[in-house]
Amino acid sequence: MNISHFELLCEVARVKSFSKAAKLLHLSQPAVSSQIHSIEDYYGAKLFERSTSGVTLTPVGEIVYQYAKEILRLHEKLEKEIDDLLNTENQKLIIGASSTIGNYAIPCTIWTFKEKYPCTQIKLEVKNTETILSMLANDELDLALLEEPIPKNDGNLKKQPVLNDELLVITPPKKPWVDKTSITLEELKKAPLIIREQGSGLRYMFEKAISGLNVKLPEDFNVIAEMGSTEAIKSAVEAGLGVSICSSLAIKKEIRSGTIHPLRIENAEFQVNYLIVYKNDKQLNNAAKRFIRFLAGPGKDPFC
Amino acid sequence: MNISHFELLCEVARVKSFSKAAKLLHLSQPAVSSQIHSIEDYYGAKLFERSTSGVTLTPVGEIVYQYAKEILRLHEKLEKEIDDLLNTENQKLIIGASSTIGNYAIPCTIWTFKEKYPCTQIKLEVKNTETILSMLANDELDLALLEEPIPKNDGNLKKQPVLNDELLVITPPKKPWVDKTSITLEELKKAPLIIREQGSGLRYMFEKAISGLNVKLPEDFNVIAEMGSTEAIKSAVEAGLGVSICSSLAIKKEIRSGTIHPLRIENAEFQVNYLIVYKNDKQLNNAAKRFIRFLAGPGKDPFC
DNA sequence: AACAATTACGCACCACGTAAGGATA
DNA sequence: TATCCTTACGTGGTGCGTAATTGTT
Repeated sequence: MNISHFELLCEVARVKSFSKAAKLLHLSQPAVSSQIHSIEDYYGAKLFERSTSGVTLTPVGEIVYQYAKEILRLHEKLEKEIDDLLNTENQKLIIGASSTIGNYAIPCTIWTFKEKYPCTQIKLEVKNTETILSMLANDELDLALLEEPIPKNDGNLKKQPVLNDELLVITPPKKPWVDKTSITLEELKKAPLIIREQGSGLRYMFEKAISGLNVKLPEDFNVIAEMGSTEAIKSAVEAGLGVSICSSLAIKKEIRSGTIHPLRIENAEFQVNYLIVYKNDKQLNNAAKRFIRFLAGPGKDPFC
Repeated sequence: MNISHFELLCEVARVKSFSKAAKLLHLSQPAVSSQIHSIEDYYGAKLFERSTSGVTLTPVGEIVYQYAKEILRLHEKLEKEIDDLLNTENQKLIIGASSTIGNYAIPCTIWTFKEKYPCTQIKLEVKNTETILSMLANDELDLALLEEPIPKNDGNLKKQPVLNDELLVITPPKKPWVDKTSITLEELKKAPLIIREQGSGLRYMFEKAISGLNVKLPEDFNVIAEMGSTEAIKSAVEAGLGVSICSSLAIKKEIRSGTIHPLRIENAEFQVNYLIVYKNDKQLNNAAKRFIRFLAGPGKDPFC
């Protein structure tokens, strides 16, 4: 039994479903199933009653759940106490992030993290993916937050999924877009398209995604502009100049206020997997390790 | 971090030595060293100050130690609560043991175990190794306690070391033995020797040990009797009829009272490794799992 | 020299993901 | 059929023991 077993158990008990817990913990569903089985095996008792609509704790499971929460609480307290005792060198953390995650997801994460570990000093660098990768290689960063796939990954990088998001086509809230909820790839190829610059993770991801469909950027599209920032692109789309592609994370506010109209691409999965990435051989300091556990671990979504 | 990490850490902190903790936990010393290193890595802080005369806790280590003890205490309480809730089927345990361990080590162990887990119903079968093995094969036993090496082990048995002891030559407390503290193999070959019957684990072990020295039983020895019980042999030796071989466990009392004189064999290591053995494919019940952890795990020696 | 911890290395096991399988509404 | 959990299987990472090394008294 280890701490992450307890975390997994608590997460499953909380959401009453193996598959939901798997998503939240960035694990496959069979992995969760197998973990729970081995916990049950360890204690020699069934902990969850399985049904078609999820799982519920058995009486024994309830006991284990209560203790697991208590043990986790203790352990968290332990880590905080260690935190207070460590020298400040261990508390500095430089994180790099690509635009989308750096601008729209991480700021709030850092805030939540600092609430939990107030001693940590975090510096955030938001650049495009290529730049972040070279900074990581030069040890200018402890950790990076990037999107999959990672270009030119020579195997010296360790990665861990932390967040799943969806790539959407963003359009002005007017005809012909505003009546649709989705768009075909053919329609998109003809639409006035604004894209990010070379070296941007979003662009790389989009290129990768469409290359599987035998379509190429920029030649197969009607590219009307190339811009170096998501905010610039959003402004252009809001102004009705064209359409673009971005992560749903980046347009939460605009969707709510109705200034941007999002569309799904038909018959295609444009999932974005955000990863926390670090050098395989690098000795991570305490703050970095904790930050990784904070993001990849359980609990309510650390992104906002 | 898992429960056994905490156990290991507490054991090391308690005895202030990697090597001593390794012995107590039935692990190699490098294994303990590596575990401690990974715990230190996990918390991002050095927990032990190493010196030539063992190790001491650092301030951070002291904190982790305190929490580890608390977590272990909680976890033990959890297991006890589960224990109370389980049905009685899970609480029955049939243990088989070969003579030495069955007669001299286990009775006290069972007593200690039942103090901790009063619901458990334990039945103990003491037979010779061969018989115990066949009972295990026929599912007449949950667990067996035997000495290494195990004859005819077809790989279907899982084993775990639980106790190390030393094989001694036992002699009457009179001339020519009483002045010596050790004996050569040549002297032993000429001495009037009493041995256990075929099928006895002790005999098998002794045969294995001397076969490495190109000596065979019974032809190379002066065997004057073969007996089916250690007690009978001890009585014979006490009566001055001859010498024999047995585990130091079995003659603690006699050494103390001076009725038997033990000798080491020169230039030879006669270590006995006692193992807990069970069928690889068998689903162990709760009591069995707990008993294994109780014996193999940390804490003060469960044998008396 | 003796003792304690570390490093190196090979092996076995375990946790994971992918893919296929069963059960239930 | 859709959803959820389980089973099967191949793979990579980790923990282990053995043996050699370092370091201190």
